[in-house]
Amino acid sequence: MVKTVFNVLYRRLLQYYGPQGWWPIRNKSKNKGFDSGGYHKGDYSYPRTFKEAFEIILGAILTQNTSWRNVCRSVSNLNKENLLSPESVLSCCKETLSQIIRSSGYYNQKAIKLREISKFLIDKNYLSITKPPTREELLSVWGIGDETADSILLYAFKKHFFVIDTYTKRILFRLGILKEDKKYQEIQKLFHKNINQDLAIYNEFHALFVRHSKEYCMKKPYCSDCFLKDMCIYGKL
DNA sequence: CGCCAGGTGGGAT
DNA sequence: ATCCCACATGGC
Repeated sequence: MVKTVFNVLYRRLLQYYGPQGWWPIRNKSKNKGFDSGGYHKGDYSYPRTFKEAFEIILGAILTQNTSWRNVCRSVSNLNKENLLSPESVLSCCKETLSQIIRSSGYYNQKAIKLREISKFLIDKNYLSITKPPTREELLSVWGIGDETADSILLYAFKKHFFVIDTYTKRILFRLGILKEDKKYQEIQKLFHKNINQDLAIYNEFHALFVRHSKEYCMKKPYCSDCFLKDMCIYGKL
């Protein structure tokens, strides 16, 4: 039963790694770089102001196919330049914006994406954490795909959308739960049907997949030391 | 040096 | 629908 496997998997990941404290956000008090924990502790780092939600939205776009480390600099730069609001992003010239987010890669495309989401939020008047856009509306914005939309809905607006990324697919495939060619919506449905409708679990489970993909289940995995090898079929073929 | 990183959109088939 | 590619920096 998939439900049982998910339950066991979640518990074991959480026990091994502990809470990941997503979404990571600038640590104001320390004023240096990023800190995955320590921000809104016990509240899974959910934003309390629209500015914080917008920071998450920007980060979700900037981290597309890009390491989080590279995104941190960009978001810090955006903060330094007072660009953590849709209005200020739009008022910034495109070339300047590109350079500010340079470290995230794809900076020309991403500068456009940041402007597009900013324009969307202003046009539709989605400028409060209690007034989220729909998934369909987000997907209609140029530069927002399935994963980014769900990241925004879950981590910025506390809506129940499970985030599927390449890591999630890879781990589930290696565990023998999924076939390789499953599509985003199908995988998401699998989670929605088989785990509790609990924000903390949606939040944490995805973050734990990312963590596990970095520690053990990378492209070239360290199966021999992996604490999940007893329930995994990968490498035993 | 090569490979990878919390994807997406566009164009050809 | 599905495959293929451009997009680009920084760490290891």
